[in-house]
Amino acid sequence: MFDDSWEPPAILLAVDLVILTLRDSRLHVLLIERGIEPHRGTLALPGGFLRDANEDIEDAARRELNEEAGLADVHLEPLNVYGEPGRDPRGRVVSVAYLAITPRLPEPVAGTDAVRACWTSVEDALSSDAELAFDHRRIVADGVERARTKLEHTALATAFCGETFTISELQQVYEAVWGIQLDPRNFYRKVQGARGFIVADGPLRRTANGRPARLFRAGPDQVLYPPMVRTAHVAPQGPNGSAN
Amino acid sequence: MFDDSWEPPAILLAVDLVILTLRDSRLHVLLIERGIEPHRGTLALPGGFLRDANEDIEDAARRELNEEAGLADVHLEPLNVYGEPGRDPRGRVVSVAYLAITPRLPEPVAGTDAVRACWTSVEDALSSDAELAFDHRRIVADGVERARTKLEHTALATAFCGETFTISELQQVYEAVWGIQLDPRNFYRKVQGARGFIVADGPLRRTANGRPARLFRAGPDQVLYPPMVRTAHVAPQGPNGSAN
DNA sequence: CGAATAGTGTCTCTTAGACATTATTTA
DNA sequence: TAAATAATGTCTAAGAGACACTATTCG
Repeated sequence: MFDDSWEPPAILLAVDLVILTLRDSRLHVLLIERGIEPHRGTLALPGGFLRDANEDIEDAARRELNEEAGLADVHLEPLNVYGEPGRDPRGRVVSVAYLAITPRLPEPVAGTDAVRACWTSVEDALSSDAELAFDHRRIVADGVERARTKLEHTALATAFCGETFTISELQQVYEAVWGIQLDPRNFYRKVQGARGFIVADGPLRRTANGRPARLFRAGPDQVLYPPMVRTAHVAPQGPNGSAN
Repeated sequence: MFDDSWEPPAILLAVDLVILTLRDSRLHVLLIERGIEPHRGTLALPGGFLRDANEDIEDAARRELNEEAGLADVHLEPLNVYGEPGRDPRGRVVSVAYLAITPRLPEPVAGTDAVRACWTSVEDALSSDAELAFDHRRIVADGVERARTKLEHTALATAFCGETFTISELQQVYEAVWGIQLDPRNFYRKVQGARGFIVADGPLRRTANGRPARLFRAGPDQVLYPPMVRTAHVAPQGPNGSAN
């Protein structure tokens, strides 16, 4: 059964990054225009090969995050492995995808390596019109789905916000990622009831009009109890059905 | 920034399998005694390298499952990637771990490749006494944790059972994996309330005494609604506290 | 019949969701 | 003051957990 001369095949290992953020109350993913073959000129996820055989995989992900998107210190977690034979014409490439979550950034970041980096709404990126390199559409879809479910059971939502945030800002995160409307009053109760999720930090007046909102920061706990269950709450109806 | 002569490093790709089953109402994992270096003689997960550069990763997992454990047609799902430099002395080995769930098997399976294959209770495998090769203890722990949470939201529990099963058998799955006792009457209600989870199949009388139980088989849906939430139900107290 | 297990019904308390109300700011 | 947003309170219906009860088998 064994051939003594047999040796395991060599593989190329890549990392790909699904970097999500919120822009204009909608979920966006960072895409770059590829500067080299294959798929030169088409949109793709930031990523690349391991630099050397001793580089840690997550370190490589952070390095690419920095090189191609100029980002550091973001929430990063393993998403999945994509290794189907034939997914990359350069040979047998196995890619480890990571999910990265960042707060809203001031301007579209300019990568150093990639030709062009741009935030694309997840809706657009997943629409059948958009062309994405390799199997990156699938990876984006998996990343979004992961974010959706993690929002229910973990404090991931705070990773979309800055250091401090108001409760309605946090609500916007949930609404954008889940794609549904939530009742602000019930959201308030729920979010406060989840122990260790958020802690108060001092008031602020930000908006032009209206009562100023309290500021919070991420609490100590990552797993939420009770969880933020995503049931079929419908948008609260205004008295005038015509608006919006 | 780029060196034109640079080439991405080659790595070795392996698969490892966390195969879980139920024996004597306890969760067990399949371990093999390694027949070759490194870690010759110590316990490890079944697994191995990709056979060639064109083999699909999940196919490789199924092949190893068959070669080392004599199993086919089991529930299989990707668990995680383990690629820390130095985890394998043979070089840079990145391992894709899969989680496999099987019904109770008649006898301890004998592998063709491995020296010896044996079912080990998860409790024993994770105890600090047991020595596991590489980072396999961590992988086992991750697999068990995955099974625990998937039991809540998916129909995974039926994969531990045979083609048909009684509701109390299904309850034993939940009790073993979660490590808690459940109230049979509430379990009944819940499991029946989860749409598409199980469907009736015809009666049976199996046990020596007691009313015969209805038989069920796995239903059409994989995601459970409502989910089987795992809260802190305590074991039902008999009227006589001394028993058991 | 009694023992043992299967299955159903009922009660209570918690909580999710709907929605009214009060509070605090700017213009 | 009006407009706007923040925060709290109340009601109701659904669901979780506790547990009594009925049903069906074997000996």
